[in-house]
Amino acid sequence: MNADKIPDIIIGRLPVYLRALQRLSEKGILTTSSQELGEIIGISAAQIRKDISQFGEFGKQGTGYSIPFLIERLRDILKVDRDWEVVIVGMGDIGHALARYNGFANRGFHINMVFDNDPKKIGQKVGDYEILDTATLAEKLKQNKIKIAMLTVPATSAQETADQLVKAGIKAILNYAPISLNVPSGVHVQYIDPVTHLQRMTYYLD
Amino acid sequence: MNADKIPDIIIGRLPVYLRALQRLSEKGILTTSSQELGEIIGISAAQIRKDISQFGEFGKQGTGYSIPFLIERLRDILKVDRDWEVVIVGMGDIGHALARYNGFANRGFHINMVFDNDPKKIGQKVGDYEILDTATLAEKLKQNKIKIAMLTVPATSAQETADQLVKAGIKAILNYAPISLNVPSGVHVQYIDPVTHLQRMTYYLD
DNA sequence: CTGACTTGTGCCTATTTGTACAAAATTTTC
DNA sequence: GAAAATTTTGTACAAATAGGCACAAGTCAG
Repeated sequence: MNADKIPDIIIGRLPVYLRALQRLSEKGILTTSSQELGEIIGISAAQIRKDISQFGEFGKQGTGYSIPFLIERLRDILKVDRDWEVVIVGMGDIGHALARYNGFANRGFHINMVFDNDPKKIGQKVGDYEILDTATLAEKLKQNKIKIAMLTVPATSAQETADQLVKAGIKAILNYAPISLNVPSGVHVQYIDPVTHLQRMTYYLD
Repeated sequence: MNADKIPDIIIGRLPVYLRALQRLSEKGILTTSSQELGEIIGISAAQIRKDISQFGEFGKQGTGYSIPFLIERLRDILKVDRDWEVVIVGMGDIGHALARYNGFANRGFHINMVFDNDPKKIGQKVGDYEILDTATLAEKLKQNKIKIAMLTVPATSAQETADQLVKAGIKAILNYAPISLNVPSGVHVQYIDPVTHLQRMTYYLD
């Protein structure tokens, strides 16, 4: 157990562990070992043990880890033992796909509102959501104390929209626009750009 | 310059450099420095210089880097100085969004075919693409010598589909299914799971 | 010719990963 | 049912990897 600050690289692996454990759990499996988990997700057993042991002694020698217990602990550590309200800004194809994706609910997230600045889209329905005017972001976000946004606007307006989000109190942005965002410290950004991911693999192809 | 094997963590940053450089280039800017680039993307100037210098001496003291030249070198290094043919497997919402996304063309990728195994979808059109039967994957991929696939099927069939892709000669998979894939060495996988990315940020929220 | 910039890199520090083993729990053997 | 063999964790220690600092050397504007 370690009370120091946990490195971000370890935090980044925990959701992967959690995802694999939940899949095992759905199959009705109750126990696993660092070895087995490592083979599933392609990480060394020692690393998994070391990562988990940063937060406490959750395993049992000879037996391994109780899956329900470890899931509970990871959900607690990652703070996804609750539901986070999320907004989507930008109702293009990706925004639509995210609004209709049903994989958020049981993993700690709930889409609360969706926004766009196109007058032709505002007021239309996407699934259960009515598209709201981006101009009303600040007002609506502060009312609802929402901290997380998914940003699916075009690259050209991404920085500007990110600035609005920050001003409206957002502390975590999942950015789908293919551009690096400039945000104040204390605001977290994760990037999803399929091209960047693809380009990272072509280096290894011939 | 360094002839040794370049660490993957450096390769992973190059597409981010390239993306930022291309944005500067679009604004008509011809020259930049490690300092300026670092401020744009939030990485230390020293690290950018060191990363780039792994591949040669592309900068000039006092002046910095020529943006067009550095773009050309990075595109060459990452092998995106050509067009890669890509297939999409799984024509749900995300597959649709990717098929209609126009950000691939000018960054080195071209969607060649799209697949689904739902008889109701096979034969339908998505943009310019006719949805092909996943059962014909192996045949079609080998014919076209395609190496890259985007996997947008449900988690329950992702591993099975990945196995088919590998058997059909695919060497790089961009996996949108929320599950860790098991693939033979020599096959590269990148993961895009919005929930995993979100969970990585909630740890830091309160 | 001077001063302001900027690269590429040697060196040092910090971080991350791997190895290996004592200790504990479980399973097998007889 | 006791002893031996097996499994597995958590961690100390070592090795490897990554990142930051600082500066010589080159460039350029005035």
